[in-house]
Amino acid sequence: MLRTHTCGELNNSHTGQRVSLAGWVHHRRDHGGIIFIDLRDRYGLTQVKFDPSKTGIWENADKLRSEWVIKVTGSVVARPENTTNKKLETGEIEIEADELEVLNKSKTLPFELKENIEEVNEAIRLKYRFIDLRRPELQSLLRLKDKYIQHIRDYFHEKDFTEIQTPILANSSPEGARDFLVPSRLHEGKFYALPQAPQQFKQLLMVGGLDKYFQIAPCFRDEDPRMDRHYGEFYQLDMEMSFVSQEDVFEIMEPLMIGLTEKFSSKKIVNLEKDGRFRKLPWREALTRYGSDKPDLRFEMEIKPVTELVKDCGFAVFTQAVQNGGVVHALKVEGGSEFTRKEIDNLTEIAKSKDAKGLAYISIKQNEISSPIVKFLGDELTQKLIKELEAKFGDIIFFAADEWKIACLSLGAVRNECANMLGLKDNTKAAWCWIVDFPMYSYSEIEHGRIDFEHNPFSMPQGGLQALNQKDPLEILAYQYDLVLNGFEASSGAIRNHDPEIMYKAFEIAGYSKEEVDAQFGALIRAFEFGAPPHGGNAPGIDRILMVLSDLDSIRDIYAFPKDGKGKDLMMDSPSEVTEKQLKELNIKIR
RNA sequence: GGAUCCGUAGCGAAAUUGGUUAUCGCGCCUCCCUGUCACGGAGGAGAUUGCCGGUUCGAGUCCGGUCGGGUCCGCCA
Repeated sequence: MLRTHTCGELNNSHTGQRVSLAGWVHHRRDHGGIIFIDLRDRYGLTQVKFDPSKTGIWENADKLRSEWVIKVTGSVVARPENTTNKKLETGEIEIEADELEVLNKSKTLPFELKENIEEVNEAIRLKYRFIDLRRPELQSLLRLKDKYIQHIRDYFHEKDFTEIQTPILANSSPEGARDFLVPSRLHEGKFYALPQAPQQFKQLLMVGGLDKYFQIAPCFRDEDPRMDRHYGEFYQLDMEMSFVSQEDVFEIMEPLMIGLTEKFSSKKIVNLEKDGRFRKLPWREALTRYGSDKPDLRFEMEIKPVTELVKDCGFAVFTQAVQNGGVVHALKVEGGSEFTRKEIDNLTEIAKSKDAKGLAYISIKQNEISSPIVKFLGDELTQKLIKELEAKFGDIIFFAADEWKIACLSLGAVRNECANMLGLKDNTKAAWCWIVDFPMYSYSEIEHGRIDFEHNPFSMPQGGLQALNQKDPLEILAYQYDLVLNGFEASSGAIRNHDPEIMYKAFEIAGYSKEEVDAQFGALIRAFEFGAPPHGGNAPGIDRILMVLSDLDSIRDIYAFPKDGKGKDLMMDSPSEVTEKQLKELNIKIR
């Protein structure tokens, strides 16, 4: 061993001991005679003293520079009175060094390891990630994540789940995100795909009788990144259970999420039902009342339909929307009359980004009502609306008039931004909820008039085969559920469709022939013909949940080696070109 | 694919309406200093202002293009 102790453990009780420490030169203070070195390792900082009168190694100590790696040996001595450092765990003592070994030198760092490092350009920190990782903040996040994953594993093992690794070289799947393709050398012209999720494998495990499965599963998707979405690869807590209902899945997941919240954040869990369970919000209700399928329930600010009130009013924007089968929804924002013209313009842009044509409002100021639409509505209706929304002086009411979904989503985006502006997103709170009863189908956004799966084609439709045969497809709900935390989608899951007959019918409604289903989901369908148990599960995005629980701005902070915003690894310089020989073996030509 | 913001020493920033030698802090190098802990003091090096072109007597500043980056929308369990 190069060291007898770490840089974080020595104190007054060790005085007189002869010790060896190894670490990085964190800071050097050269007083001409005496030289102090703050020696740093994962565990802390220890001050090392080189005194020219007491040692022959002073000359070498004089040459030390930041981030050199050294080993020092000497005795632990109590610091003289008034020179202790209360900010340091080891501040009562110092090492009086008599041996110094330089283990490695360091060039001058490309950026300083200082408190305000967040201000340093992220690209340069990513390129030198191995230096950034020396910061205690990043190290403690990685250790936090380790404990977090251990907690999850312990929880499922205790519940008698089995962790099973599923293949990384899998098949391209037609639904969902873009795949990462891996060319096959042994089979010319064929490709593996990295799994977007172990979805089909875990269902096949259920058919295989494994009963309770989980996995901290790597998932790969070639979609553009976001602050809360790491490019390319991320981890899901994938889990699946046999012979269960939706409620059984909830009962397994909720105590885990409560445990993670309590153990890995200081947030207070709010918005629980009286019996301590998570609130369940039907999808349609969530969209109507909060304008989102992942509503932030740390604050109320509810949206109300006012279609009936305004359908015959004098404002053509409202009446035409209603005549076209649409709705008019209203959002009261308490304190919103303070919004400036510029801020309202910005909110209008946000509404428009969700396909709204505009954003009407009634601002109730102290002595007047300020609104571009009151002259069309008339005083009487204006007062009715104000009463309906229970608006007071100081409030503002926003309106969306459009087809139902656009009205919901545009006001939902406005609701979200208003909460930001008014500081309503309280980071001391954790609001968990389930969104349930997702629709099985919706109209395709690409092909007009065509019916497509709204969410996941593997979900069991509520009402089973009978519903598929008899109901309007757009009315059919699925046993499908999302878990939401503070406005972030934390997980999604479903009770799966395990019956081949129902499966073919479900796909038929979405326009897939039996042959197409067999071609694309052959393994799964075949398996279901051999005694598949009813099963269901879900797959929380564990990185994102930890990010929200830890109040991190960026998901990159909890990856040791993250990709940048364009999907590049600046440190390894990937993706990169490969040799002609490699391409030839794989029968690939670059255009 | 679209919108928007940003590129000035190693890092972070400044530079009146376009004006002459591009400024400051940190870091780096040299020297001085025996109790500091963000040590202190003196001096020094370090920049084709991302790149290309244009307007102008004159461009870090204005215009066009391009490259790189951030965030958002689209997309995405």
